[in-house]
Formats: sequence, C-alpha cells, structure tokens
Amino acid sequence: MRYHVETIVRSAIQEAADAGELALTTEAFTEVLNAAVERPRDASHGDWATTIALRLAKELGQAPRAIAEIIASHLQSDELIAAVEVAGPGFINLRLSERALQQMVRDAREQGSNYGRVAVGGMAGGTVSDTASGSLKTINVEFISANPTGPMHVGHGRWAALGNALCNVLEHAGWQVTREFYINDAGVQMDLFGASIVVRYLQLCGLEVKLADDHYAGSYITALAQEIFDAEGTRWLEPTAESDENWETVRLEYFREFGYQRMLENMKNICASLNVPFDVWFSERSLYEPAEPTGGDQNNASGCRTGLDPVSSGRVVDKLRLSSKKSTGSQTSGGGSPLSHTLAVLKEGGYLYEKDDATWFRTTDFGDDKDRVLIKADGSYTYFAPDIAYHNSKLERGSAQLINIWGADHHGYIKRMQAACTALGHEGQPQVVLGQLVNLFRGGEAVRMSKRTGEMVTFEELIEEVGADATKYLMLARSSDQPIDFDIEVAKKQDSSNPVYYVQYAHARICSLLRKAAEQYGFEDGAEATLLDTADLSLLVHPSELALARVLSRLSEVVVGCASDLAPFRLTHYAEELATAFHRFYTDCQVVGSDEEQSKARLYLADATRNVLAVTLGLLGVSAPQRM
RNA sequence: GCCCCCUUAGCUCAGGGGAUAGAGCGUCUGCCUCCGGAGCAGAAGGCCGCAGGUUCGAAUCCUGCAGGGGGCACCA
Repeated sequence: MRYHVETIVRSAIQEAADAGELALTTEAFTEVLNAAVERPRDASHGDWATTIALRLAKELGQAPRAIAEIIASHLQSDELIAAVEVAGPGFINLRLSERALQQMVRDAREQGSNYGRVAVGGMAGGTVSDTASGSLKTINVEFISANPTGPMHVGHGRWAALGNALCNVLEHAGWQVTREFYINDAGVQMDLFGASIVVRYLQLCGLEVKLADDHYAGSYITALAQEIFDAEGTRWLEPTAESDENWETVRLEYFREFGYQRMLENMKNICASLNVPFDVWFSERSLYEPAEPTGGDQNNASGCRTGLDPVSSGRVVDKLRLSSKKSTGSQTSGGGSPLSHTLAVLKEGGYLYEKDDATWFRTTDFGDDKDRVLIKADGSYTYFAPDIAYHNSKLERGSAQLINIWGADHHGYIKRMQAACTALGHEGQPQVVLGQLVNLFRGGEAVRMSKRTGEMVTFEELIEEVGADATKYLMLARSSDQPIDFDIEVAKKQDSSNPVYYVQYAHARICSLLRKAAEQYGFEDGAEATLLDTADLSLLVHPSELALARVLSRLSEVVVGCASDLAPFRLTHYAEELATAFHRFYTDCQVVGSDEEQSKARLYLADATRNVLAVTLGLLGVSAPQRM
C-alpha cells in the first residue's frame, strides 16, 4: 500500500511537470524519485502524508504551500484515495477510501499466518545492500550461547526472547534464518567447573576441602555432586586397584562431562519449553577436531553435540591443549581442524606475528585499539582464536549475514571480531545486537545477584514464578539497548498493569465472540468460515471499524521496520495498539445480535483482528490463548 | 584516561529530520437491564539533562559539557 501511494504521488508530480506547472531541475527530480510517504503522527491528518513540497520549495524557488496545491490538484483520481488535503506549511495528506480499508480487512483475514509477510528480504541493519541477489538472503542469528558451566540466568532469558523474536521477524521479512547456539565447552572454565564439582563431592564424602577462589560456588554445583554421590557413592573418593596414575584426571573429566551434559540438557529443555527453537547447537570442541572428510555440510544439530561420548571428547580437548603447548613456533595443531584451518588462512594473509612467545593477530589493521593474542605463551589458545574459527564456520556454511546477540559487557569484543571477519574476507560481519542487562527487583527491592557466591535467581526460576509469556513479553517490550528493571512482583500481576494480558485478553475476547456467534447462528464445524466469506465488508464504515482496519493494515510495515533495525520490541507496541483498537471497536459496535449482515461483517473484522493478533503474538513468541 | 549505551509526564518507557511531543502505570471523573469490565471514555500532569552548531524545519543529526549504567586480559 505504501508503495502504491508513493507511485501515485510521483506520477502526480510528473503530471504537473508535464503540464508545465512545475519546473523540475535535475536535483529536484532526484528528490521526486525519492519522494516517500510517511504515516502522520496524528491520525487525524490522514493515512499517509508526503513532505515533498517542503523539500522542493528551495530548489524550485516557490512557496511550499503553492507547490503542494499544484501537486494535490493532480492527485484526485484514484479509487483508493478518498481525500487529498494540503495542510500546515505544505504537507500533502492523503486519506484512504473506505473501500481501500475494507480490502485490507479482507487481506488480514484471508492471508492467515502469512499476513504481513514481506517477500523481498528486508534490509537487516541497513548494511545489507539492496541488491536483491538471492545469496544475500541467508542470515545466521547466534544468541544466548550461555556457558554450559551453570544455569541460564535472567540475562540469558532476555537474549532468548529477543533472539527468537528477531528470528521470527526476519523470517517474516523474507530472510532465510539459521538459529544458532554456540556452546563454549572447550575452555579452562570447563575444568574449573569439573573441579568445583569434585570439591563438593569430596565434601559430601566427608573430606575437609575448600573451593578455590576461581571455582564455581553455586548451589547447583553441590546438587550435581550430590547426584553423583547418590548414584556412585564414594567410588570416586580414592583410586581403585584398576586405576592408573592419571586417575585424578579421569575423575575430573568424568565429573566435568557429567555436569556439562546436565547443564546442556537443562538449557535445551528450557529453550524447548519456551518454544525457542535452534537449528544448530554448535560445540566449540568441534573446532579442534579434524574436519569431516565427507565434504557434506557439517550439520551440527546431529553431528556436533548429540551422541557425543563425554569422556572421550574431553580427552581430545586435553590432548590438543597439550600438543599445542609443546608445539614450538607453529601454531597449528590437530591438523585439519577448523581452528587450524582458520589460523592458517590468517597466517597466509600476513595478519599474524610472534611476540613474547605468543602468537598475535594484528587486529589494529582493521581499526581495533590493540593487537590481540591468539595463542598464549604457554601454548594454549585464548577464547578469541576458536571464536574466529567459529565465525568462519558460520560464514562458510553459507550465511551471507551474521548477527550476534551479546550482552552489553561484550561490547569491547565487537571490534576485534569484526576485524577477524574482515581479514577472512567478510567486512562488516558480524552485526552485533548489544543487549543491556536485566536488573531483578522484587516489590521494589533489588534482588542481590552474586556470581561469586552463586546466589542468584535463575531464568528457570523466574519463568516458573512469573510465567513464560509474561516473562518473554516484558523482556521484549523494551529496546535492547535499554536496561530492564524487571520487578517480579509487578510481572506476576495478572491485571491491566501488565500489557501482555491486555493483548492476550483481546485475543481471548475475540475467540469468545466467535464462539458466541457460532452458538447464536448455530454454525456447524467449519460453517462459520464459509459464512464469513460471504460477508459484505462495505458495511464496515463506523469510525471505530475503520480505525481498526487501519491498524490491521500496518503489520507489514512494522515487520519491515523491526527487521531492518533489528528491534523486535516495536512489535509489542503494535500489539498493544491493535488490542486497543479492537477493544474500542468492541465497545462502540455491537457484533453479535445486530442486524445479520452487519453482524457478519463485524464478525469478519473481529476474525481478521484475531488473525493479526495471533500472527503478532506468534512473532513475539508469546501464546495467543483462546480463553484466559 | 579511552570506548559503548542512556538522560522525554510523579513512575516505567515510545518517538528510524517534519504539523499541537505520545502510551501504559499511578491520581481524579464518568460508562454494565445488552457480545468476557483483564474493557471503554475523559481530566490533570512536560524549559524533551545543559550549551552551541547543521537545516526551510531538531526530542531526533553533529560537537562540547554534566549526570547514570556497562566495558577496556596472554579470562571465558
């Protein structure tokens, strides 16, 4: 519709120019080509407005209002446009005809779950060129990526809600999206995690041992130790006759892998229960392992994590760390792994150098503040090295565009990651959505969160107390670069102070209305849809009906806006506007019980609204209940 | 010291260069013999942090300053 209106405006200007009423210079003509219509902030100004007359005024040396009048005089002849007005200093306001609005209601119902879908890939972040080549439409969104050394915290919950909604929106805007979770299962934190469980286990066995400062102190660690203790008793307390001299390492690996699997399962379960699906769970460890010789696309969903034998894979990592430690000068280890491959590419490009026994990446070539270490003096990798290989993997798997959702505390990491991607030939990747933190409150009091002592409210506890829909919605309802003060007591309230219920209520109310109508008119199964198909939408002329139709028609614009700005939170505003428009309509217009034709038309409008609410809530990842 | 984000109604926040700056909550006033009152209508409430600049036009873009938050590892 926007495009249609813009076309009308442009051709009106062309007509005026042809008639000699406007003397378009070349520059002015460029303005005209870019002439856009926008939504007036004040709805009483019409459905669309253009400021082209204001923009042309200087170039043409005429008063903007006069120009507007000339253009407007050529704007009368379209059946979708009901009125053209020149207002203020030179705005041209366009009002859609009732017929145009009624047609939008029809689209909103007939297109079902595809309503608002945009065929061409909307421009994500505005950095993807508009050249609509098919290869540009694949996009990889990595989010959450919590360490498997502890439960998901509430910040991860925000990324879960945000990432999922963003993916949904991008898909609706025409992108082919890969949803990806990066599992940091290969760093030293994994050993610390394992060692922490060992300590707790030994304590359960009655030994007087203490956690080290860099150990994990959360109560979940004790729970994991307890689980092992319950299942295996004191078996891991001391070496047995069969144990070799490495038995402590074996124990560490066993405990580490046990905890790892539990934590991963936990995260997968939470995501599944929240309806936050992932296409790929990508294991950092796979970056150290020889690449699959079968050139087949490394589908990590099956190949990387699942079915992996914990202990043996842990050993692979340890071996690699060892071999890398011994290697002198050469930074390649575990030949043929994605990591060594990536490092080789960087080395070939001349981006690496040795200093103080470490291997450095000259990220300053690409605007970073300082160069970064990839391989430490002790031979082990920094976190950065495998992360580069990981991003390379995402690119090599065919994503033209990468989006990472990171916590605000990672912002210093963006430049070096982008430097790495540039060195690998993908300038401008990844795009990073930095999410600000979530502060928990309970009745106005800050909830103390200490990672050190492990005192924290996990995301799982939060959704259990508040509910998944309310939690997700409230996490989404704020721009991602705005910190959230999340008050548990406020979020729990199931009343009008909670926007999620306001929106869901509108949906449930419509469902109730449709049930009522079915009862009233004695619809058989499916007959309702058929009956509504014959509704005469030209009966929809009440201001509240038309206002609702206008809101329905805006979904695709909102989708495009959310996708291009990577800001799905705008959908929550739209959802609330839509609910408001419906409630207003419902109050003003009797739906069931009025004249039968009138009733049908209004039921049609209600059903169209129900559909758009369901689509919108679906994009947000929030349920659309039939009753509440 | 350097980098990123923020500063708009009592509170929480929308406002991607345009018209009289908006919404929710809270406060006050109305609206159910009738489809779900988890609703609707109305009122009160603002030097858009401060100061310059760009522009026909700035809450919006640029610069500086102040205040708040986060970050600046051979950690992950």
